[in-house]
Amino acid sequence: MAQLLDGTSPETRPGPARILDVAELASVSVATVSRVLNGDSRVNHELRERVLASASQLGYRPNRLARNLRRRQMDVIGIVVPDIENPHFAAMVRVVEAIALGLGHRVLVCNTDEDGDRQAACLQMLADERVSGIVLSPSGPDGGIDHLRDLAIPVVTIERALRNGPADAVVADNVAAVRAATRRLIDAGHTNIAFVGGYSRVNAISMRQRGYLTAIEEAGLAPVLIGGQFLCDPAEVAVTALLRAKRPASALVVANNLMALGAIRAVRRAGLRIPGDVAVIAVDDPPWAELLDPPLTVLAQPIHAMATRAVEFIVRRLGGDQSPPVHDVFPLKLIVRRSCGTGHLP
Amino acid sequence: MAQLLDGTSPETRPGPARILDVAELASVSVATVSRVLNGDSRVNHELRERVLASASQLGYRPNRLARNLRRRQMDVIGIVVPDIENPHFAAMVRVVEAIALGLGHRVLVCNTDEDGDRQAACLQMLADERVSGIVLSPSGPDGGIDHLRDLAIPVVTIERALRNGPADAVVADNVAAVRAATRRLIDAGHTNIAFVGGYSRVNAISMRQRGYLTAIEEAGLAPVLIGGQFLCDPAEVAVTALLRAKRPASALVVANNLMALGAIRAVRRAGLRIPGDVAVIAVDDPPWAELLDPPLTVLAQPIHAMATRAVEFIVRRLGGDQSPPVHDVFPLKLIVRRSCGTGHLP
DNA sequence: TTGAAAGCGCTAACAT
DNA sequence: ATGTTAGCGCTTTCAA
Repeated sequence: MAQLLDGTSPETRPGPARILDVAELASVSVATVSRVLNGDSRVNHELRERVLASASQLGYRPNRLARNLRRRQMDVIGIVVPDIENPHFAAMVRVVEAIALGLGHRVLVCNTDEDGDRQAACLQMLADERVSGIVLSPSGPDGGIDHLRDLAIPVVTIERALRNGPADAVVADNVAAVRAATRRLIDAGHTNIAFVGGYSRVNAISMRQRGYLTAIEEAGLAPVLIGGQFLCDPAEVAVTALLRAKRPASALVVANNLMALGAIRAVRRAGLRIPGDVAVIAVDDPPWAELLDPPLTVLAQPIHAMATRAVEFIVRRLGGDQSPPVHDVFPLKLIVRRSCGTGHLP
Repeated sequence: MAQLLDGTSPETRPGPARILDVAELASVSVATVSRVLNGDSRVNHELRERVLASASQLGYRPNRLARNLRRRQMDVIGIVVPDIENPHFAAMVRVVEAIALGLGHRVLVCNTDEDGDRQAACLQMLADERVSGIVLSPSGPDGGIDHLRDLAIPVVTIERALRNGPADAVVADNVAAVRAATRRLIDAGHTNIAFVGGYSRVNAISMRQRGYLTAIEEAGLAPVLIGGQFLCDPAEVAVTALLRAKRPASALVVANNLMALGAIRAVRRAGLRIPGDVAVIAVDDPPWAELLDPPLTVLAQPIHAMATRAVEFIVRRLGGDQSPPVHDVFPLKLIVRRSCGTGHLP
């Protein structure tokens, strides 16, 4: 009798049609409408047709806000990255968005600026929103992960495993790759090789630093670590200072593409040439790497494959998989161009 | 008496604390808790303290899903861009995210791939989610805008004004800027200048094309329009074909940074030199433009200022402003580097 | 197979 | 100034 108690007819009622309006027009209950709309199979064919017709006649669109409350979940995947202007993370967001869309999910993006507090705030916010899952590219400490597990929100980290919050992780083999790249410079005769990175101990950059240090130590050389805050301009400043030192480096291992830009600019402005005066190898293979002069030798990350795998993990957990967290490791690929000055080596 | 009727004590109840739990612990009504949490001033100081203490003791976090339903709105700003991997749009998203965060809003990102149908789907989806506002960088026809106005969701377009759905717009002065840039090449003696762009008639690219055509026609030259689909690889293919033509162009006006990458690669692979064989001017000033060899002459868009203004429009409309839509025009800035071969001109 | 009805947790209109 | 209560629109038992 709800229909009759509702004094307003569908035509006069303002605003978007509700499920009740569809039910009335089709002369069925709201439960039946809901079943049809959610693909519940056990509903009479004729009723289904009536419901569908009414819904389309009214231009009915389910109110997701109500749906979310009832189901205690938004169909949204959160993605937390240090900086979406970094082409590396932009590619990640792109892949996650494309796949999420296919799963009927939206994507909420958060930038952390490599700030642990902001990361924690983002995670808290995404928890408050009851997102379905989170893809996290960690920067800073592992704040807030426990809270997410309490809410049964699956988290997958990309680029770095979490310490105290076991979660699936998709990581690149940074240590081995950077070690090999550094080794290559050493084999080419360089004895003063600097590493351009942040000073972070919490993300992929630190793994790259470890790879660099390993190679340097193995060769009995002295390490030179300089900052860069993961960004272009700070890296330029740091490299400029380095090049003015008494014994400037003859080779640079740069920990990401943004800092590579800054480092190269610094070398140019110092009037030095690449690779003649300074050899350069950088991590990340942005589209412009091969167009620089000289083309940049890089360690390319299979970012699309990694992001895809990350979403697969989320989907698996959403499907109820309770098995222990997995760490998937992807290899980096060395692409030798001219900036490292060792193109003639194997 | 609701407290007493609720048979479970706060300690035993599983899951996150609700507003009712806080109310019980503080011995006040849920309305008072809600008032405190929403900054309603007319609440007794002592009660406020009690509520705050209880909330913090329980680790209470408001359930946004319920809040959203009740308020019929998510505190979310949707941003619809053709391709977030394009540094231009990445910067836009970044700015919008930062400002939105300050306003207590989250950001939902959608890629359209320059596809009108996908854009319409994104808009519909954002409407379904009842986002607070939408920043749209249009590609394809203006599908779905009416619908958004029915729901009183403010929309601001960036880079292009909408035809049939009056909305605030933040646009760049593409026609004038590209016309001036083309004119520069003409004045330098070029008579065979090609425009590398898509064939779209619906977005900023078409305005740039118009600017090019205007300058070419004014000079009595023959226009050469080639495709590129706004992307790197297609542009490379198109430019490669162009350079193999009987009378290859001696100058290129490229409509965005992605296509510039492809165009430059094509010129290189054809064994030609910039600017000697082919002069190049491109729209957009990505960070790598000045590091190319030769550094790229560009038309830089004040993207940060534009994105900021876009959010300001949203905020203004959210504040109830009903005044007629505004179109704000931002000038593009010509940055002369060496790729255009006319550095000696004023 | 279908319908009635009970909430999901919050806000806000109304009552005190 | 504070409390009571009626929904927001939907999904999902439970009963028929």
